[in-house]
Amino acid sequence: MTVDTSKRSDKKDIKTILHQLENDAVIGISVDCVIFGFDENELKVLLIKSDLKKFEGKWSLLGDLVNNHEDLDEAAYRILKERTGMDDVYLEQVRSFGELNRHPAGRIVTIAYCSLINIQHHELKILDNELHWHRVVTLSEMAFDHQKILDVCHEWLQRRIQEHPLGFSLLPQKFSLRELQNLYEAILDVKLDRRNFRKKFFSMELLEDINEFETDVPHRPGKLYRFNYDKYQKKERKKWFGIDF
Amino acid sequence: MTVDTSKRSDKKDIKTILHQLENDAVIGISVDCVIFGFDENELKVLLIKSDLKKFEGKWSLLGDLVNNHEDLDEAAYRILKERTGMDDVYLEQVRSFGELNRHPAGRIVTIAYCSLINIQHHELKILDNELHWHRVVTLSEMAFDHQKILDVCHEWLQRRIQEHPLGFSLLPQKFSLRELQNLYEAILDVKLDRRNFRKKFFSMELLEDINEFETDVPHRPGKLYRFNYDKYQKKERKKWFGIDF
DNA sequence: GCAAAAGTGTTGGAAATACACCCATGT
DNA sequence: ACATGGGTGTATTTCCAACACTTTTGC
Repeated sequence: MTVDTSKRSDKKDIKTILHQLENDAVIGISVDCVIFGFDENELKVLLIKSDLKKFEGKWSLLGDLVNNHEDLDEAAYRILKERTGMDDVYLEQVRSFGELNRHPAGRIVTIAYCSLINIQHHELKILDNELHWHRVVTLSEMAFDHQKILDVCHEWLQRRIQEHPLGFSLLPQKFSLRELQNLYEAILDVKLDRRNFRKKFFSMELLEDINEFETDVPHRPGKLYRFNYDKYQKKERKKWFGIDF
Repeated sequence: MTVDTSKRSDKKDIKTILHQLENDAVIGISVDCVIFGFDENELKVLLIKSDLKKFEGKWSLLGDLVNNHEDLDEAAYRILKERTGMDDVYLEQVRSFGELNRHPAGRIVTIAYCSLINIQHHELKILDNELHWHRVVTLSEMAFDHQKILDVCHEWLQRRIQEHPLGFSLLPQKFSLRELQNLYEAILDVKLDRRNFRKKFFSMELLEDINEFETDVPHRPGKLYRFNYDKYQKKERKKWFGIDF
């Protein structure tokens, strides 16, 4: 059980590494998916009720062990596919969590992935599961360290939607500016000025006016837009943002 | 070897998980440290020559397997301690890399940590090791997927020093504004206006003028400053940065 | 015609940028 | 005295924030 950890792994021969893997370094790896959706002007997350006695009645993220023949990303996509039936969704690794006693079955390090999907398009696939879209803001007391993971992913999302066009994955392909603003306001928990918000997005010139309008609204219908991913891809990224802390 | 992956891990009982861990999910976890330093106005990274035949002559990051009784962060700190003798350095997890064939000894997922240290203060400890500070810009062809890991960490650093006061960890406690600017220019690969750079940092009011001056410089000595971490800690973080992508 | 949200411009202040000269020190 | 980098101020521009009224539709 004792291993000479003063040696660099790179200096060990492969046999030594294998031996260590079988003894001192038996750790499971799981992936936990934080699947965000947006509905009724609120940020939602897809959860399941935990069955483990220890966490009875608590909510849990969607996770599974990573098999040794699959990539980490693959594992995340597999889980998403199993839950929502979709495989063309936004998915990104956020970070890993490896506290010693985070899992009752033993030492399991988990890698958190964040996924953004449009709830409307995926509703059918998850109806007969024991899955629930849960409001993010009113959540607490989850199973494992999942509350912590969710918090980290939520902060990650808040940061991320300001610098990358992720938000659109949470909306239908065609959306109104009001919907887009509601999304930002909900995720960031801020109030924004409508005119400045519009100005901002129009000046980016990444929204395509498709000359369609909302229907079935009890007021003047808003214009619908589509996000132009191609144009966005072609923009060059700046590496200088300005020092500010 | 076949496992019913359609079941959620949360729905499996603990015995099933353990069984799976012993068979289908045997994956090693390692930590790789990207240890950055700053010297001669250049960003450096601490590397070792790989001994594995497969990677003969190539450079490798400092990594080791994570033992099952240690936290991920602990493992990273252990490696740092072993290499540099320091344990009060800046260290942060960046992300994990889990491609199937990234390691010749089998399936090993690695978690990359970024560390920033002041080369001068740590020089003695690493003299008699087979370690080398290597310029980041001229590096290529590393062992494993370490080039990729380094690239990701470098980008992470570029982003990070603009929004958090990490950079100071790369400098002596007392530094001149010129040194600070050189640091930013080297890491970001940009040219900055000296006056505006000063204005920026002075307006943050986080630099303490300690009324000392450079010595042994062949020109007018510059004032030395210290970064005031306490004051920084007390500042409240903003969550709204402005949409821009 | 009324309720409800869509759509639209201007202005003032703050911050970022661009830019050039004198100063202190070592040799 | 001279070479080297330290130190400083101002004018311009750009970006962000604040703010109110008219328009269109459904009921």
